[in-house]
Amino acid sequence: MAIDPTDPRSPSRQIADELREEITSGRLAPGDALPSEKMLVGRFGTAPATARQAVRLLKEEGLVVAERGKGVYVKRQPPTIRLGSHRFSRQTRAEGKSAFEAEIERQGLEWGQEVLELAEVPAPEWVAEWLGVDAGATVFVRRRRNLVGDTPTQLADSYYRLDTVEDTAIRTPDTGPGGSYARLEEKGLTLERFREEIRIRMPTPTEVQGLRLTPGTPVAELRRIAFGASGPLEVLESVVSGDSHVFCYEFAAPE
Amino acid sequence: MAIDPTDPRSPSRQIADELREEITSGRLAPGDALPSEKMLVGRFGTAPATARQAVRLLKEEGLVVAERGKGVYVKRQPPTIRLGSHRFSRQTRAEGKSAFEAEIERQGLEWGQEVLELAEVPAPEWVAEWLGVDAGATVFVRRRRNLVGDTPTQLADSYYRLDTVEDTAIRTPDTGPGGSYARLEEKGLTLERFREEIRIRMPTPTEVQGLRLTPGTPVAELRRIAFGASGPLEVLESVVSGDSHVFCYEFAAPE
DNA sequence: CAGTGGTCTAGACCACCCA
DNA sequence: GGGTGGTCTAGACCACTGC
Repeated sequence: MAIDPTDPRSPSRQIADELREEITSGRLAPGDALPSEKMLVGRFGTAPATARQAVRLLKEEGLVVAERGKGVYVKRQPPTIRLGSHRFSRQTRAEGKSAFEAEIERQGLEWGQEVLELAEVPAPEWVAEWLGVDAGATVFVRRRRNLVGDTPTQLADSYYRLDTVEDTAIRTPDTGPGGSYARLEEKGLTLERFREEIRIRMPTPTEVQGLRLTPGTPVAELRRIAFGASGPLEVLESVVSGDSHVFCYEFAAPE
Repeated sequence: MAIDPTDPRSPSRQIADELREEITSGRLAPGDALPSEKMLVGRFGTAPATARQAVRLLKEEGLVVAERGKGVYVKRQPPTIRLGSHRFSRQTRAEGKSAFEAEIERQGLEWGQEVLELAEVPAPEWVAEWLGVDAGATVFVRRRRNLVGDTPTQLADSYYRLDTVEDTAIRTPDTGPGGSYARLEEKGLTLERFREEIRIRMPTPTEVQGLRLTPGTPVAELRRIAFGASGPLEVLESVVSGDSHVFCYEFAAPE
Protein backbone atom coordinates (compact mmCIF):
# COMPACT_ATOMS: atom_id res chain seq x y z
CA MET A 1 0.00 0.00 0.00
CA ALA A 2 2.80 2.40 0.86
CA ILE A 3 6.04 3.03 -0.98
CA ASP A 4 8.74 0.39 -0.71
CA PRO A 5 12.13 2.15 -0.80
CA THR A 6 13.88 -1.16 -1.57
CA ASP A 7 11.76 -1.60 -4.70
CA PRO A 8 13.85 -0.88 -7.79
CA ARG A 9 10.85 0.93 -9.29
CA SER A 10 10.72 4.62 -8.50
CA PRO A 11 8.00 5.78 -6.10
CA SER A 12 5.93 7.33 -8.90
CA ARG A 13 6.11 4.05 -10.84
CA GLN A 14 5.00 2.11 -7.79
CA ILE A 15 1.99 4.37 -7.35
CA ALA A 16 1.18 4.20 -11.07
CA ASP A 17 1.48 0.41 -11.11
CA GLU A 18 -0.77 0.15 -8.07
CA LEU A 19 -3.42 2.37 -9.65
CA ARG A 20 -3.14 0.61 -13.01
CA GLU A 21 -3.72 -2.70 -11.31
CA GLU A 22 -6.86 -1.31 -9.70
CA ILE A 23 -8.08 -0.23 -13.11
CA THR A 24 -7.30 -3.39 -15.06
CA SER A 25 -8.67 -5.57 -12.27
CA GLY A 26 -11.91 -3.60 -12.37
CA ARG A 27 -11.81 -2.32 -8.79
CA LEU A 28 -11.78 1.08 -10.46
CA ALA A 29 -14.37 0.94 -13.24
CA PRO A 30 -14.61 3.24 -16.28
CA GLY A 31 -16.01 6.57 -15.15
CA ASP A 32 -14.80 6.13 -11.56
CA ALA A 33 -12.69 8.87 -10.02
CA LEU A 34 -9.10 8.16 -9.06
CA PRO A 35 -8.02 9.20 -5.57
CA SER A 36 -7.19 12.90 -5.63
CA GLU A 37 -3.64 14.09 -5.50
CA LYS A 38 -3.93 14.85 -1.82
CA MET A 39 -5.39 11.44 -1.05
CA LEU A 40 -2.49 9.80 -2.86
CA VAL A 41 -0.03 11.90 -0.88
CA GLY A 42 -1.70 10.73 2.31
CA ARG A 43 -1.86 7.11 1.21
CA PHE A 44 1.68 6.76 -0.11
CA GLY A 45 3.48 9.41 1.91
CA THR A 46 5.23 11.15 -0.97
CA ALA A 47 5.48 14.75 -2.06
CA PRO A 48 2.55 16.01 -4.15
CA ALA A 49 4.67 16.19 -7.29
CA THR A 50 5.45 12.48 -7.02
CA ALA A 51 1.77 11.58 -6.88
CA ARG A 52 1.19 13.87 -9.85
CA GLN A 53 3.93 12.12 -11.79
CA ALA A 54 2.21 8.80 -11.19
CA VAL A 55 -1.09 10.13 -12.51
CA ARG A 56 0.71 11.63 -15.48
CA LEU A 57 2.07 8.21 -16.42
CA LEU A 58 -1.46 6.82 -16.51
CA LYS A 59 -2.62 9.76 -18.61
CA GLU A 60 0.14 9.07 -21.11
CA GLU A 61 -1.02 5.47 -21.32
CA GLY A 62 -4.48 6.71 -22.13
CA LEU A 63 -6.01 4.95 -19.13
CA VAL A 64 -7.35 8.04 -17.36
CA VAL A 65 -8.58 11.52 -18.19
CA ALA A 66 -8.23 14.59 -16.00
CA GLU A 67 -11.11 17.04 -15.79
CA ARG A 68 -10.16 20.49 -14.59
CA GLY A 69 -11.51 21.32 -11.18
CA LYS A 70 -13.18 17.95 -10.81
CA GLY A 71 -10.83 15.02 -10.70
CA VAL A 72 -9.13 12.28 -12.66
CA TYR A 73 -11.36 9.57 -14.07
CA VAL A 74 -10.87 6.14 -15.56
CA LYS A 75 -11.47 6.57 -19.28
CA ARG A 76 -14.79 5.40 -20.67
CA GLN A 77 -14.72 3.52 -23.93
CA PRO A 78 -16.45 5.68 -26.52
CA PRO A 79 -18.75 3.88 -28.97
CA THR A 80 -16.62 2.12 -31.53
CA ILE A 81 -16.99 3.13 -35.14
CA ARG A 82 -16.16 0.37 -37.57
CA LEU A 83 -14.59 1.55 -40.79
CA GLY A 84 -14.76 -1.39 -43.15
CA SER A 85 -13.93 -2.16 -46.73
CA HIS A 86 -17.61 -2.88 -47.37
CA ARG A 87 -18.54 0.73 -46.73
CA PHE A 88 -18.01 1.88 -50.32
CA SER A 89 -20.84 -0.15 -51.73
CA ARG A 90 -22.69 1.23 -54.71
CA GLN A 91 -25.90 0.10 -53.09
CA THR A 92 -25.26 2.46 -50.21
CA ARG A 93 -24.81 5.38 -52.58
CA ALA A 94 -28.03 4.44 -54.36
CA GLU A 95 -29.76 4.81 -50.99
CA GLY A 96 -28.54 8.39 -50.88
CA LYS A 97 -25.90 7.87 -48.22
CA SER A 98 -22.20 8.55 -48.24
CA ALA A 99 -19.75 5.88 -47.15
CA PHE A 100 -19.16 7.39 -43.76
CA GLU A 101 -22.80 8.21 -43.18
CA ALA A 102 -23.89 4.67 -43.96
CA GLU A 103 -21.31 3.23 -41.61
CA ILE A 104 -22.48 5.35 -38.71
CA GLU A 105 -26.19 4.83 -39.26
CA ARG A 106 -25.69 1.11 -39.59
CA GLN A 107 -24.61 1.30 -35.98
CA GLY A 108 -27.52 3.44 -34.88
CA LEU A 109 -25.44 6.56 -34.24
CA GLU A 110 -26.14 10.18 -35.18
CA TRP A 111 -24.13 11.64 -37.98
CA GLY A 112 -22.96 15.13 -38.88
CA GLN A 113 -20.47 16.91 -41.05
CA GLU A 114 -18.98 20.39 -41.15
CA VAL A 115 -17.34 21.64 -44.31
CA LEU A 116 -14.24 23.54 -43.24
CA GLU A 117 -12.85 24.60 -46.58
CA LEU A 118 -13.45 24.27 -50.32
CA ALA A 119 -10.52 25.54 -52.29
CA GLU A 120 -8.12 25.21 -55.16
CA VAL A 121 -4.64 24.60 -53.77
CA PRO A 122 -1.24 23.43 -55.00
CA ALA A 123 -1.13 19.65 -54.57
CA PRO A 124 1.00 18.33 -51.70
CA GLU A 125 3.74 16.06 -53.00
CA TRP A 126 2.15 12.71 -52.21
CA VAL A 127 -1.24 13.88 -53.49
CA ALA A 128 0.29 14.92 -56.79
CA GLU A 129 1.97 11.56 -57.10
CA TRP A 130 -1.17 9.59 -56.30
CA LEU A 131 -3.47 11.72 -58.43
CA GLY A 132 -1.08 11.52 -61.33
CA VAL A 133 -0.55 15.26 -61.74
CA ASP A 134 2.62 17.35 -61.77
CA ALA A 135 4.09 18.33 -58.42
CA GLY A 136 2.57 21.60 -57.33
CA ALA A 137 -0.27 21.46 -59.85
CA THR A 138 -3.54 23.04 -58.77
CA VAL A 139 -6.09 20.62 -57.37
CA PHE A 140 -9.44 20.97 -55.66
CA VAL A 141 -9.68 20.14 -51.99
CA ARG A 142 -12.70 19.55 -49.74
CA ARG A 143 -11.75 19.79 -46.07
CA ARG A 144 -14.36 18.67 -43.63
CA ARG A 145 -14.92 17.40 -40.13
CA ASN A 146 -17.13 14.43 -39.44
CA LEU A 147 -19.12 14.22 -36.25
CA VAL A 148 -20.71 11.30 -34.47
CA GLY A 149 -23.30 12.70 -32.13
CA ASP A 150 -21.69 16.03 -31.26
CA THR A 151 -18.13 14.79 -30.95
CA PRO A 152 -15.78 15.23 -33.89
CA THR A 153 -14.15 11.97 -34.89
CA GLN A 154 -12.52 12.57 -38.26
CA LEU A 155 -10.76 15.32 -40.13
CA ALA A 156 -10.92 14.49 -43.83
CA ASP A 157 -9.37 16.22 -46.84
CA SER A 158 -10.37 15.00 -50.30
CA TYR A 159 -8.31 16.03 -53.29
CA TYR A 160 -9.52 15.95 -56.90
CA ARG A 161 -8.13 16.89 -60.27
CA LEU A 162 -9.86 20.05 -61.44
CA ASP A 163 -11.38 18.39 -64.50
CA THR A 164 -12.76 15.58 -62.36
CA VAL A 165 -14.97 17.87 -60.28
CA GLU A 166 -15.77 20.45 -62.96
CA ASP A 167 -19.48 21.36 -62.87
CA THR A 168 -20.29 18.99 -60.00
CA ALA A 169 -21.78 19.51 -56.56
CA ILE A 170 -18.46 18.30 -55.17
CA ARG A 171 -17.32 21.92 -55.49
CA THR A 172 -20.24 23.07 -53.34
CA PRO A 173 -20.79 22.70 -49.59
CA ASP A 174 -23.55 20.12 -50.00
CA THR A 175 -22.57 17.29 -52.29
CA GLY A 176 -26.13 15.94 -52.30
CA PRO A 177 -27.46 12.42 -51.73
CA GLY A 178 -24.89 9.65 -51.79
CA GLY A 179 -21.99 12.04 -51.31
CA SER A 180 -19.20 12.91 -53.70
CA TYR A 181 -18.78 9.34 -54.94
CA ALA A 182 -22.38 9.40 -56.18
CA ARG A 183 -21.63 12.63 -58.09
CA LEU A 184 -18.61 11.07 -59.74
CA GLU A 185 -20.59 8.06 -60.89
CA GLU A 186 -23.36 10.29 -62.26
CA LYS A 187 -20.70 11.82 -64.42
CA GLY A 188 -19.83 8.38 -65.76
CA LEU A 189 -16.72 8.08 -63.59
CA THR A 190 -17.27 4.62 -62.15
CA LEU A 191 -15.35 3.72 -59.00
CA GLU A 192 -13.58 0.45 -59.54
CA ARG A 193 -11.13 -0.09 -56.73
CA PHE A 194 -9.62 1.49 -53.66
CA ARG A 195 -6.30 1.52 -51.97
CA GLU A 196 -5.94 2.48 -48.33
CA GLU A 197 -2.89 3.09 -46.18
CA ILE A 198 -3.03 3.45 -42.43
CA ARG A 199 -0.32 5.06 -40.37
CA ILE A 200 -0.31 5.48 -36.62
CA ARG A 201 1.08 8.40 -34.67
CA MET A 202 0.43 10.87 -31.90
CA PRO A 203 -1.69 13.85 -32.89
CA THR A 204 -0.36 17.35 -33.49
CA PRO A 205 -1.69 20.07 -31.17
CA THR A 206 -3.97 21.23 -34.01
CA GLU A 207 -5.46 17.76 -34.26
CA VAL A 208 -5.87 17.51 -30.50
CA GLN A 209 -7.97 20.65 -30.67
CA GLY A 210 -9.89 19.77 -33.82
CA LEU A 211 -10.81 16.28 -32.66
CA ARG A 212 -11.15 17.22 -28.97
CA LEU A 213 -8.70 14.49 -28.10
CA THR A 214 -7.71 13.75 -24.56
CA PRO A 215 -4.00 13.41 -23.83
CA GLY A 216 -2.76 9.89 -24.44
CA THR A 217 -5.01 9.32 -27.45
CA PRO A 218 -3.17 8.35 -30.64
CA VAL A 219 -4.60 8.91 -34.09
CA ALA A 220 -4.65 7.01 -37.35
CA GLU A 221 -3.78 8.74 -40.57
CA LEU A 222 -5.75 7.14 -43.37
CA ARG A 223 -4.84 7.77 -46.98
CA ARG A 224 -7.19 6.46 -49.62
CA ILE A 225 -7.05 6.55 -53.35
CA ALA A 226 -10.18 5.78 -55.35
CA PHE A 227 -9.57 4.50 -58.87
CA GLY A 228 -11.87 4.73 -61.85
CA ALA A 229 -11.38 3.01 -65.16
CA SER A 230 -9.12 5.76 -66.44
CA GLY A 231 -7.07 6.30 -63.30
CA PRO A 232 -7.27 7.94 -59.88
CA LEU A 233 -10.40 9.97 -59.17
CA GLU A 234 -9.99 11.03 -55.57
CA VAL A 235 -7.23 11.06 -53.00
CA LEU A 236 -8.27 11.33 -49.37
CA GLU A 237 -6.31 12.04 -46.25
CA SER A 238 -8.14 11.56 -43.04
CA VAL A 239 -7.07 11.80 -39.41
CA VAL A 240 -9.25 9.79 -37.09
CA SER A 241 -9.18 9.55 -33.34
CA GLY A 242 -7.76 6.22 -32.30
CA ASP A 243 -9.92 5.53 -29.29
CA SER A 244 -13.21 5.33 -31.16
CA HIS A 245 -12.39 3.55 -34.39
CA VAL A 246 -11.69 0.06 -35.62
CA PHE A 247 -10.57 -0.57 -39.18
CA CYS A 248 -11.94 -3.74 -40.73
CA TYR A 249 -10.89 -5.37 -43.96
CA GLU A 250 -11.90 -8.61 -45.59
CA PHE A 251 -10.10 -10.07 -48.54
CA ALA A 252 -9.72 -13.35 -50.37
CA ALA A 253 -6.44 -15.26 -50.21
CA PRO A 254 -4.43 -13.91 -53.14
CA GLU A 255 -2.62 -16.26 -55.51
CA MET B 1 12.93 34.01 -28.22
CA ALA B 2 12.14 34.57 -24.56
CA ILE B 3 8.91 33.97 -22.69
CA ASP B 4 6.08 36.40 -23.28
CA PRO B 5 4.10 36.74 -20.04
CA THR B 6 1.17 38.30 -21.91
CA ASP B 7 0.89 35.22 -24.12
CA PRO B 8 -2.11 33.11 -23.10
CA ARG B 9 -0.01 29.99 -23.60
CA SER B 10 1.85 28.85 -20.51
CA PRO B 11 5.63 29.25 -20.53
CA SER B 12 6.22 25.53 -21.03
CA ARG B 13 3.83 25.58 -24.03
CA GLN B 14 5.65 28.53 -25.50
CA ILE B 15 8.97 26.73 -25.23
CA ALA B 16 7.49 23.53 -26.64
CA ASP B 17 5.87 25.39 -29.54
CA GLU B 18 9.15 27.13 -30.32
CA LEU B 19 11.09 23.86 -30.32
CA ARG B 20 8.38 22.07 -32.34
CA GLU B 21 8.57 24.78 -34.94
CA GLU B 22 12.32 24.30 -35.18
CA ILE B 23 11.77 20.60 -35.73
CA THR B 24 8.97 20.80 -38.28
CA SER B 25 10.74 23.56 -40.17
CA GLY B 26 13.84 21.39 -40.38
CA ARG B 27 16.19 23.71 -38.49
CA LEU B 28 16.47 20.78 -36.11
CA ALA B 29 16.84 17.67 -38.25
CA PRO B 30 16.16 14.05 -37.21
CA GLY B 31 19.05 12.90 -35.03
CA ASP B 32 19.96 16.42 -33.94
CA ALA B 33 20.20 17.15 -30.23
CA LEU B 34 17.78 19.55 -28.62
CA PRO B 35 19.25 22.27 -26.41
CA SER B 36 19.95 20.80 -22.97
CA GLU B 37 17.75 21.65 -20.03
CA LYS B 38 20.28 24.16 -18.79
CA MET B 39 20.56 25.83 -22.16
CA LEU B 40 16.78 26.17 -22.30
CA VAL B 41 16.76 27.70 -18.82
CA GLY B 42 19.36 30.21 -19.97
CA ARG B 43 17.57 30.97 -23.22
CA PHE B 44 14.06 31.34 -21.87
CA GLY B 45 14.75 32.39 -18.29
CA THR B 46 12.47 29.89 -16.57
CA ALA B 47 12.98 27.41 -13.76
CA PRO B 48 14.50 24.07 -14.81
CA ALA B 49 11.24 22.23 -14.21
CA THR B 50 9.46 24.45 -16.71
CA ALA B 51 11.99 23.67 -19.41
CA ARG B 52 11.64 19.99 -18.55
CA GLN B 53 7.87 20.23 -18.90
CA ALA B 54 8.30 21.65 -22.40
CA VAL B 55 10.55 18.78 -23.42
CA ARG B 56 8.10 16.32 -21.88
CA LEU B 57 5.32 17.66 -24.11
CA LEU B 58 7.44 16.97 -27.17
CA LYS B 59 8.21 13.47 -25.91
CA GLU B 60 4.50 12.78 -25.52
CA GLU B 61 3.96 13.89 -29.10
CA GLY B 62 6.58 11.40 -30.18
CA LEU B 63 8.75 14.09 -31.75
CA VAL B 64 11.85 13.57 -29.61
CA VAL B 65 13.58 10.82 -27.66
CA ALA B 66 15.62 11.28 -24.50
CA GLU B 67 18.78 9.27 -24.03
CA ARG B 68 19.98 8.99 -20.46
CA GLY B 69 23.17 10.85 -19.74
CA LYS B 70 23.40 12.11 -23.33
CA GLY B 71 20.65 14.41 -24.40
CA VAL B 72 17.29 14.72 -26.12
CA TYR B 73 17.23 14.04 -29.83
CA VAL B 74 14.81 14.62 -32.67
CA LYS B 75 13.36 11.21 -33.49
CA ARG B 76 14.66 9.45 -36.56
CA GLN B 77 12.13 7.75 -38.78
CA PRO B 78 12.75 4.01 -38.60
CA PRO B 79 12.44 2.08 -41.87
CA THR B 80 8.80 1.64 -42.68
CA ILE B 81 7.43 -1.86 -42.89
CA ARG B 82 4.46 -2.21 -45.20
CA LEU B 83 1.90 -4.76 -44.12
CA GLY B 84 -0.36 -5.31 -47.09
CA SER B 85 -3.26 -7.50 -48.06
CA HIS B 86 -1.11 -9.01 -50.80
CA ARG B 87 1.25 -10.55 -48.27
CA PHE B 88 -0.74 -13.77 -47.87
CA SER B 89 -0.14 -14.97 -51.38
CA ARG B 90 0.08 -18.70 -51.97
CA GLN B 91 2.98 -18.04 -54.27
CA THR B 92 4.97 -16.63 -51.37
CA ARG B 93 4.37 -19.76 -49.33
CA ALA B 94 5.44 -21.90 -52.26
CA GLU B 95 8.73 -20.00 -52.16
CA GLY B 96 9.16 -21.16 -48.58
CA LYS B 97 8.49 -17.83 -46.95
CA SER B 98 5.97 -16.81 -44.35
CA ALA B 99 3.78 -13.79 -44.89
CA PHE B 100 5.77 -11.55 -42.59
CA GLU B 101 9.12 -12.82 -43.82
CA ALA B 102 8.21 -12.17 -47.44
CA GLU B 103 7.08 -8.65 -46.65
CA ILE B 104 10.35 -7.77 -44.94
CA GLU B 105 12.62 -9.32 -47.54
CA ARG B 106 10.71 -7.62 -50.32
CA GLN B 107 12.00 -4.45 -48.77
CA GLY B 108 15.55 -5.67 -48.39
CA LEU B 109 15.48 -5.86 -44.60
CA GLU B 110 16.79 -8.59 -42.30
CA TRP B 111 14.25 -10.80 -40.63
CA GLY B 112 14.15 -12.75 -37.40
CA GLN B 113 11.73 -14.43 -35.08
CA GLU B 114 11.80 -15.62 -31.49
CA VAL B 115 9.27 -18.15 -30.30
CA LEU B 116 8.23 -17.07 -26.81
CA GLU B 117 5.71 -19.75 -25.96
CA LEU B 118 3.97 -22.80 -27.39
CA ALA B 119 1.12 -23.90 -25.19
CA GLU B 120 -2.38 -25.16 -24.78
CA VAL B 121 -4.43 -22.50 -23.03
CA PRO B 122 -8.08 -21.69 -22.37
CA ALA B 123 -9.29 -19.50 -25.22
CA PRO B 124 -9.78 -15.80 -24.47
CA GLU B 125 -13.36 -14.77 -25.07
CA TRP B 126 -12.95 -13.12 -28.46
CA VAL B 127 -10.69 -15.93 -29.68
CA ALA B 128 -13.31 -18.52 -28.73
CA GLU B 129 -15.94 -16.56 -30.58
CA TRP B 130 -13.87 -16.12 -33.72
CA LEU B 131 -12.55 -19.67 -33.75
CA GLY B 132 -16.03 -21.01 -33.23
CA VAL B 133 -15.30 -22.94 -30.04
CA ASP B 134 -16.92 -22.80 -26.62
CA ALA B 135 -15.82 -20.05 -24.25
CA GLY B 136 -12.88 -21.30 -22.22
CA ALA B 137 -12.21 -24.28 -24.50
CA THR B 138 -8.58 -25.36 -24.79
CA VAL B 139 -6.78 -24.00 -27.84
CA PHE B 140 -3.20 -24.04 -29.02
CA VAL B 141 -1.28 -20.78 -28.99
CA ARG B 142 2.02 -19.80 -30.62
CA ARG B 143 3.42 -16.63 -29.08
CA ARG B 144 6.33 -15.09 -30.87
CA ARG B 145 8.25 -11.90 -31.42
CA ASN B 146 9.22 -10.72 -34.86
CA LEU B 147 12.41 -8.80 -35.41
CA VAL B 148 13.54 -6.57 -38.21
CA GLY B 149 17.28 -6.31 -38.01
CA ASP B 150 17.76 -6.61 -34.26
CA THR B 151 14.82 -4.48 -33.20
CA PRO B 152 11.58 -6.18 -32.21
CA THR B 153 8.63 -4.84 -34.16
CA GLN B 154 5.76 -7.22 -33.53
CA LEU B 155 4.39 -9.40 -30.78
CA ALA B 156 2.15 -12.01 -32.37
CA ASP B 157 -0.07 -14.68 -30.81
CA SER B 158 -1.67 -17.22 -33.11
CA TYR B 159 -4.52 -19.38 -31.83
CA TYR B 160 -5.66 -22.67 -33.36
CA ARG B 161 -8.22 -25.30 -32.60
CA LEU B 162 -6.43 -28.38 -31.28
CA ASP B 163 -7.60 -30.60 -34.14
CA THR B 164 -6.40 -28.05 -36.68
CA VAL B 165 -2.75 -28.27 -35.60
CA GLU B 166 -2.70 -31.94 -34.58
CA ASP B 167 0.44 -33.64 -35.90
CA THR B 168 1.79 -30.52 -37.59
CA ALA B 169 5.00 -28.56 -37.22
CA ILE B 170 2.85 -25.65 -36.04
CA ARG B 171 3.14 -27.22 -32.58
CA THR B 172 6.93 -27.11 -32.79
CA PRO B 173 9.29 -24.14 -32.54
CA ASP B 174 10.21 -24.23 -36.23
CA THR B 175 7.17 -24.37 -38.47
CA GLY B 176 9.33 -25.01 -41.52
CA PRO B 177 9.37 -23.37 -44.96
CA GLY B 178 6.42 -21.16 -45.78
CA GLY B 179 5.38 -20.88 -42.15
CA SER B 180 2.28 -22.18 -40.45
CA TYR B 181 -0.01 -21.33 -43.35
CA ALA B 182 2.01 -23.66 -45.57
CA ARG B 183 1.56 -26.44 -42.99
CA LEU B 184 -2.19 -25.92 -42.95
CA GLU B 185 -2.42 -26.13 -46.71
CA GLU B 186 -0.31 -29.30 -46.76
CA LYS B 187 -2.97 -30.78 -44.53
CA GLY B 188 -5.60 -29.90 -47.11
CA LEU B 189 -6.82 -26.89 -45.17
CA THR B 190 -6.85 -24.30 -47.91
CA LEU B 191 -6.87 -20.65 -46.87
CA GLU B 192 -9.68 -18.90 -48.64
CA ARG B 193 -10.15 -15.49 -47.08
CA PHE B 194 -8.99 -13.24 -44.31
CA ARG B 195 -10.54 -10.69 -42.06
CA GLU B 196 -8.42 -8.10 -40.27
CA GLU B 197 -9.29 -5.56 -37.61
CA ILE B 198 -6.95 -2.78 -36.56
CA ARG B 199 -7.26 -0.91 -33.31
CA ILE B 200 -5.03 1.90 -32.12
CA ARG B 201 -3.95 2.58 -28.57
CA MET B 202 -1.03 3.39 -26.31
CA PRO B 203 1.09 0.40 -25.31
CA THR B 204 1.04 -1.26 -21.91
CA PRO B 205 4.30 -1.17 -19.93
CA THR B 206 4.85 -4.81 -20.90
CA GLU B 207 4.58 -3.92 -24.57
CA VAL B 208 6.87 -0.93 -24.15
CA GLN B 209 9.48 -3.33 -22.83
CA GLY B 210 8.86 -6.13 -25.31
CA LEU B 211 8.95 -3.88 -28.35
CA ARG B 212 11.58 -1.49 -26.95
CA LEU B 213 9.23 1.40 -27.61
CA THR B 214 10.20 4.95 -26.85
CA PRO B 215 7.68 7.05 -24.92
CA GLY B 216 5.14 8.68 -27.21
CA THR B 217 4.97 5.71 -29.57
CA PRO B 218 1.47 4.28 -30.06
CA VAL B 219 0.81 0.73 -31.17
CA ALA B 220 -1.64 -1.00 -33.46
CA GLU B 221 -3.45 -4.09 -32.32
CA LEU B 222 -4.11 -6.27 -35.30
CA ARG B 223 -6.59 -9.13 -35.13
CA ARG B 224 -6.77 -11.48 -38.06
CA ILE B 225 -8.91 -14.47 -38.74
CA ALA B 226 -7.96 -16.84 -41.54
CA PHE B 227 -10.85 -18.81 -43.01
CA GLY B 228 -10.71 -22.14 -44.78
CA ALA B 229 -13.54 -23.81 -46.64
CA SER B 230 -14.93 -25.34 -43.45
CA GLY B 231 -14.52 -22.31 -41.18
CA PRO B 232 -11.87 -20.42 -39.22
CA LEU B 233 -8.40 -21.96 -39.16
CA GLU B 234 -6.33 -19.43 -37.27
CA VAL B 235 -6.95 -16.39 -35.15
CA LEU B 236 -4.06 -13.99 -34.68
CA GLU B 237 -3.52 -11.10 -32.34
CA SER B 238 -0.55 -8.96 -33.01
CA VAL B 239 0.76 -5.80 -31.42
CA VAL B 240 2.96 -3.78 -33.70
CA SER B 241 4.91 -0.63 -33.01
CA GLY B 242 3.21 2.30 -34.69
CA ASP B 243 6.25 4.24 -35.76
CA SER B 244 7.60 1.65 -38.16
CA HIS B 245 4.54 0.20 -39.85
CA VAL B 246 2.07 1.14 -42.54
CA PHE B 247 -0.97 -1.00 -43.23
CA CYS B 248 -1.98 -1.23 -46.89
CA TYR B 249 -5.14 -2.66 -48.34
CA GLU B 250 -6.47 -2.80 -51.85
CA PHE B 251 -9.99 -3.81 -52.69
CA ALA B 252 -12.49 -3.59 -55.51
CA ALA B 253 -15.55 -1.37 -55.17
CA PRO B 254 -18.18 -3.63 -53.68
CA GLU B 255 -21.71 -3.76 -55.07
C1' DC C 1 35.06 14.30 -13.98
C1' DA C 2 31.69 17.26 -16.01
C1' DG C 3 27.39 17.21 -18.35
C1' DT C 4 23.03 15.00 -19.15
C1' DG C 5 18.37 13.58 -18.15
C1' DG C 6 15.24 11.19 -14.27
C1' DT C 7 13.30 11.79 -10.08
C1' DC C 8 12.15 13.84 -5.86
C1' DT C 9 11.09 17.53 -2.12
C1' DA C 10 8.27 21.45 -0.43
C1' DG C 11 6.20 24.64 -1.20
C1' DA C 12 3.25 28.56 -4.28
C1' DC C 13 -0.54 30.63 -7.24
C1' DC C 14 -4.15 30.06 -10.61
C1' DA C 15 -8.53 28.50 -13.04
C1' DC C 16 -12.12 25.71 -12.73
C1' DC C 17 -16.17 23.00 -10.72
C1' DC C 18 -19.71 22.30 -7.52
C1' DA C 19 -22.41 22.93 -3.55
C1' DG D 1 -15.60 28.60 -0.44
C1' DG D 2 -13.44 24.31 -0.50
C1' DG D 3 -11.75 20.91 -3.48
C1' DT D 4 -9.67 19.79 -7.83
C1' DG D 5 -6.05 19.65 -11.28
C1' DG D 6 -2.39 22.78 -14.05
C1' DT D 7 1.60 25.17 -13.67
C1' DC D 8 5.50 27.22 -11.70
C1' DT D 9 9.70 28.16 -8.50
C1' DA D 10 14.13 26.65 -6.49
C1' DG D 11 16.41 23.81 -5.20
C1' DA D 12 18.37 18.43 -4.32
C1' DC D 13 20.37 13.69 -5.36
C1' DC D 14 21.04 9.93 -8.53
C1' DA D 15 22.52 7.12 -12.70
C1' DC D 16 24.31 7.31 -16.84
C1' DT D 17 27.40 8.98 -20.72
C1' DG D 18 31.58 10.40 -22.79
C1' DC D 19 35.95 12.30 -22.27
